[in-house]
Amino acid sequence: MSQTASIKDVATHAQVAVGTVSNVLNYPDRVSQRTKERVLKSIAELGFVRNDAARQLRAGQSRTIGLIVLDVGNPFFSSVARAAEDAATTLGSVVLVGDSGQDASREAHYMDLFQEQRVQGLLISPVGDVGQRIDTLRERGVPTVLVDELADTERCSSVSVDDEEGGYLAAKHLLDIGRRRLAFVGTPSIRQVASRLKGAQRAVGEVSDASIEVLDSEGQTVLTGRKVGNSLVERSPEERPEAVFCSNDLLALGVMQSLTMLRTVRIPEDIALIGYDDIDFAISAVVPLSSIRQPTEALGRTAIELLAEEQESGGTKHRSVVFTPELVVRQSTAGADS
Amino acid sequence: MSQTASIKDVATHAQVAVGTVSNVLNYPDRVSQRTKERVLKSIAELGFVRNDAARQLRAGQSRTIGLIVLDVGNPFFSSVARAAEDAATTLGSVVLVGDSGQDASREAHYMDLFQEQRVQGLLISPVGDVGQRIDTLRERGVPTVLVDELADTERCSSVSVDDEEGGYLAAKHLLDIGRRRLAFVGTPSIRQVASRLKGAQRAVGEVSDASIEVLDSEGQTVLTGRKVGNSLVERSPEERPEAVFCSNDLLALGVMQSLTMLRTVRIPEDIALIGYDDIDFAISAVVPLSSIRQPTEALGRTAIELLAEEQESGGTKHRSVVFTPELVVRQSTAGADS
DNA sequence: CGTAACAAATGAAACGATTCAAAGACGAGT
DNA sequence: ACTCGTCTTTGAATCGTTTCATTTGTTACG
Repeated sequence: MSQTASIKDVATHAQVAVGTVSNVLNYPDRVSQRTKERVLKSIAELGFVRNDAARQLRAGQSRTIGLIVLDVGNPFFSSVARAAEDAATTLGSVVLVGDSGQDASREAHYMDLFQEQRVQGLLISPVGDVGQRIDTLRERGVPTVLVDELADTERCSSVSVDDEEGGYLAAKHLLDIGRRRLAFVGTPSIRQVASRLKGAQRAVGEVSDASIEVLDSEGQTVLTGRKVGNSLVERSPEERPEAVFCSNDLLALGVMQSLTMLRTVRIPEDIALIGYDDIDFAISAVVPLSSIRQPTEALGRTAIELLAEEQESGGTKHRSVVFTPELVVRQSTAGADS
Repeated sequence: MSQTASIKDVATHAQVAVGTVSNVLNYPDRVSQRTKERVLKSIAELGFVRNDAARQLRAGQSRTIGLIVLDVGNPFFSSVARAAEDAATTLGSVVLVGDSGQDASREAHYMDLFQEQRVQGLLISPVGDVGQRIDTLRERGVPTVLVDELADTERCSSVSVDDEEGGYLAAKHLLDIGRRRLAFVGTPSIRQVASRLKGAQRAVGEVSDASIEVLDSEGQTVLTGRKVGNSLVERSPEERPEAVFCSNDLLALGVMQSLTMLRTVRIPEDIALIGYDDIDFAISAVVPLSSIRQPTEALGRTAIELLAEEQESGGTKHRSVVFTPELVVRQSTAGADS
């Protein structure tokens, strides 16, 4: 019995027709008690396990939902993913997670893969311009929900957080504690980051003598943050910004590592620092990190809900849910005047 | 064209036989240049995408590898997962990640699921006693590699890190900096944790006046760590341990949050603190956290390699690779005498 | 002109489940 | 005894690929 038994083997062993075995599995009420017992016994004896590929093939659809995120190592995304998985489980579906690593070709790779798998639907936090591909997917009956990015409602549903508002909140806060020369650290080529920057710039625009400098981090990890931090340390004190707003907490923690490593720059006295996402680790940073909190569980859960709505409507009705982020003040931006 | 085109549709459109289309896809050399072009053109025009379910069904096996981890939110596991994914990609396979959340029933759920998917193999960081099930899987031709847990080599392969040694290193270090009353925080019901504790106890046993107290954290997250930390803060100073060894960095960071929140306990002066895993965030903690580093990339990569070996040998040859952990000293255990 | 050798294309069978129209079993009612 | 209705069971058809034994087409050579 080194090979897996098929439904046919079970049927033979239990001396019934294959249809009956299938019924035991899918519509137990249709089968008489006696036969059911006999079939179940055979299933146990042969160690029969359904072949999902055959099931899917016949059904024409899988019970699988694809999720493509920018970086699973980022607690923001792993939290969203987890919430999505939980929500999917209650619907009897499974979530496959793909990590694009902010690389458009890896993103495309996973989209191809998920298409081959005939996923029920796709949740994606896009890197490149995926509008075209999403249209194609919709035509083929694969609904898509954008995650962490506002969608054109004509096209598909989305769950997102108001990034511009978040950026505004962060910069406003830095200005409120008296800082004027701000720096923004991030990769503005990513749309969320660009929006956060835009919001920050709006806040800066409201204060006459304030300015904001953009430092492209070329990445969104602790490591790339550290590089930016090093470049800040190398500057002469007059040239350093008074406050730094990082487009996510990983970057902020990296910057913080650099700044605190060399003892010359103090946080928040010399440079106030704020991140984005409010990951669990923000609070336990060297200097507890101020941040912009995003409702990750709600994002993941809602994404699945919207996908279900899409499926029910046959991909015709789209809805966009936008959450509002929240400022969390900690020591890294404790008022210089306080 | 709202429905997905099948290989048959392509064949009709290109005016060839289905077998030819299949050959274009799988054995391009067998097909003449002219037909190939015609078929490829049809594929593009119809937007044909292979149906993986049908492929698998025919092949009898998927190109999928299952990975079950204890907690994807834990950077240790997400790092291992990432390394495994990368290694699998070079072999043309995909990794499905399941999160057992240290729950045996969720673990069983994912094992069932992966079996239905007919995965090529299974990588698992087990919660419960899975020996039995692994035997069954092997009989059915699904090789298994234990991850982060030493396996009985008669049974299956494994990649792990010497947890007892790691525990010994951690406790030895605490003793070396002069601490005598130690506490261990973790959930000893998990085998890795139990081994780390055992190693720590061995180190303590080598010093006559040293002792170690075990605090069951009932979980391995930042949150549960914070609870334990609170209970420590409530103790009178004489009753508090002089050093705390947490079975992972998440717990340690949680403990650190509690201890530093209330300003009454200083790290490392009053309580020295060491974690385990050396996640990226350890270095950027309030007090940079000492830890035991595990080679996560090597774990993930080797797991895939061993799986490949198992497949080649038909599941007969097993091998266990054990890595050695490394002590990383940071400020949270900076010598009190220094 | 015949045929051997090789290349290219064909299409039926198989994978393992689900579905569904049809057949079978059984009892109740007349 | 016959019919009707209900409950169970049957087994062929189907999903979309891949495989492989055959057939068809082409070229080279005697």
